Amino acid sequence: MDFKQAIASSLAESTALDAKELITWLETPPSPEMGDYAFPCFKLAKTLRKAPPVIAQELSRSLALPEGVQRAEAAGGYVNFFLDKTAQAKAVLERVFTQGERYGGSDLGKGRNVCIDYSSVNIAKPFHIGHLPTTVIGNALYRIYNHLGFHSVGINHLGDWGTQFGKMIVAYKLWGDHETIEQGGVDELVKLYVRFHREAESDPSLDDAARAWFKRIEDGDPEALSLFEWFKALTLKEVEQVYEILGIRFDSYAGESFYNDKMGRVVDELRGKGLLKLDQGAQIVDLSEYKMPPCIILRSDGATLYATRDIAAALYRKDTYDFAKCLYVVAYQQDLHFRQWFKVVELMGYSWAKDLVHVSFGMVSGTEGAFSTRKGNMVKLRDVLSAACEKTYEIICEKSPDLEEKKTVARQVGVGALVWNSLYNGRIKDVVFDWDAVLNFDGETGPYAQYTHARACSVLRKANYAPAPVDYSVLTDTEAAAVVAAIGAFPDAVVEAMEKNEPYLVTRAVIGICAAFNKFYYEQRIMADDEIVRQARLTLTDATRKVIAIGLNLLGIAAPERM
RNA sequence: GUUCCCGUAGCUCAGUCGGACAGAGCGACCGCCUCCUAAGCGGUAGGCCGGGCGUUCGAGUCGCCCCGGGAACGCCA
Repeated sequence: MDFKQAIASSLAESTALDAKELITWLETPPSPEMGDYAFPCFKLAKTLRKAPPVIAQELSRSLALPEGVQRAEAAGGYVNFFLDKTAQAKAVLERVFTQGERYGGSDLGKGRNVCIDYSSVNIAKPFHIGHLPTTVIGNALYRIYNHLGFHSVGINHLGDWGTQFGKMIVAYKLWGDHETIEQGGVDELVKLYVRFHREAESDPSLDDAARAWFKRIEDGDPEALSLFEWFKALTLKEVEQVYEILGIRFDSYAGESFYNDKMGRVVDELRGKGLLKLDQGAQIVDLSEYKMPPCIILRSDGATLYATRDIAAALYRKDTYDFAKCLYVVAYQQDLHFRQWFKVVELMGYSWAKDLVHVSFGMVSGTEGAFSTRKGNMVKLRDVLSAACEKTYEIICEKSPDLEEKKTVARQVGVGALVWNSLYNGRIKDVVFDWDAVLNFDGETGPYAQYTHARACSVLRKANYAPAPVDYSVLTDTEAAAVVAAIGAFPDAVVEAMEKNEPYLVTRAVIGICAAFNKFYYEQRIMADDEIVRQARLTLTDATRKVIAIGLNLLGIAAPERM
C-alpha cells in the first residue's frame, strides 16, 4: 500500500539504498501490538559494520517519518513502524468507496489476454466430483485475472475425440435405444460404454467394429457424425446445467475434435525445423537432453496423439488470442506431459513457450481410494451439489424460519460451501472426498464468509444506514483497526493470487476480513448511542460487506444479503 | 529403476522470494445470546515443523543424503 511505499522511500533516504529493494525487505510483524510494518536490519549489519539492534536504534531516531506513520520503534534488530490508525482507516475506507466494485482490482493486465483452459469435460462421461477442482479453480482464476484488468478467455477443451466414440456407436447400435438415452442422458451412455467393455473381452470383433466406426466419424460419414453429435449434445446439456448452478460460463468450447484439421501444421513445422525423429516406427521429438522421455507426435500408424493436439491448440490460441499467458488447469498427473510439450514448443522457436503455464492441482479420491467409473464408487457432482443444498435448506428452516426465498439462499450457500472447499487450500494438496467435511458449515467455510456478509448487511438494514462523512478517529480501537488492516490487505492478496495462480490466497484474505469483523461485531456495539461513533462503525461495516462480496465474487461464490 | 510432488497439533491445512516466542479451522473439554443474525465470539488441552548433515548472524523455509506417502515414465487422454 501507499504507507509501505512511503516507509520504503524514507528508509531509502536514510540508508542510501534503493527504495524498490527496501520495500521487499519490509514485513508484517507477528502481532499488531508490534506495529504495522517491520524493517529487519540484519542485512545492513555487514555493510555498516554495526550490530543490528544498534542500526535499528539509530534508524528509528534519525528517520523522517512519512505522512500517516505515527512512530518508529526499535525492537531488537527490527525497526517497527506504527501507522496513525486514523490515517490508515481513512486511506483504506476511502479507497473502498472510491473504487467500489473494483476494489482490489487494477489495470495491471490492461489490453492483455489470458487463456484459461479448465473444466474440460469428457463427452459421454459423467461429470463427477473429480472435475470440481479444475472447474472451480479455473473459474476463480478467470475472475481474478479479469479483476486485474486482463481479458480472460475461458476455454472448455472438450474431450470429444478418440476411439471411445466408435465404441459408443457400436454399443448404441447393438443394445441402445433412442428414447431411453434421451431420457437417461449420460448415465445411459455410460451403461452402454461399460457393457461394451464387458462384452469386448469375449468378443474382440467389437473392437474392430469400434475402430471402423471411429474411422467413419473421422471421414465425416453422415450417420456416424450425427450419432457423435448427438452424444455430444446430450452430454453438454447435462454439463451446462451444472455450470448454470455454479455460475460458470465459457468463451469457447473448442475441444479436441476442433483441432483435427490443425495438426498437419504441427507435424510439418516440426519436420521442417528438423525436430522430428523416427523411432520405433513413431515420430518423436527427442528430449533426452532435457532429461525427459521423448514426446510422441505421430503414432507408428500415423495417428496423432494428445501432445500433437495440445501443441496445435496452443498455436491456434496464440494466433487467435495472442495471449499473454495460457493456463492449463489440469491435475498434476499430467505434469510430465505438459513439461514435454511446453519444451517442444520452445524448441520450435516460439518465445511465448514461457507463457504456457500448467496450473496443476492434487487429485480427488474417495475414502476408499481412487474413484473409477468401473468400480462405480464415483460421486457425481450434481448429487453432491443437491446434497449440500438440501442440508443448507434444513439449516435455514431451523435457524431462519422467517427467511423468504429459502430455496434460493439454500442453493447459494450450499453451492458456495462446495466451491469454497476447493479454493480453501493450496492447489497441490490431494483431496479425500468426505461427505462429513463437505457438509460441515462451521469454522472457516463458505457459509462462514456468507454469514458474515449477511450479518453485516443485517446491521446496515436495521440501522437505515446512509453514507455520510466519517470521523475516522473513532475507528482506532483494536478491533476496528484489525478490520481496517484486513480490508487494506485484500488488494495485495488478489495480485499475489494472480501471480501464483492460487485462488486460495483470496479465500484466506476473505477469512481474515470475516474473522476481524466478527470479532469487532462481538466486542464493539456498531449501533452505538453516540452518533459519530455509530456512523463511523456503520461505514466500516459497509466497507466490510462490500469487500467480502467482492472476494466471494472473485471465487465464484454468491453473497446473499440474508441467510 | 528414473524423474516430479508432498511430509508442520488427533484430523485438514496456513506459514509473507530465510528473520522476532511456529499459526488457523475441525474434533475434544469449558465458557458467552433480557443487546446489532450464536452458520458467531472467547478460553483450555494438543507440535524434537518426517530424520540427519550442511550453508547462514539466523532454517519450518535454502542445499545434499536418508525414511515415509503420492504421481508420472513411448505409441490412452
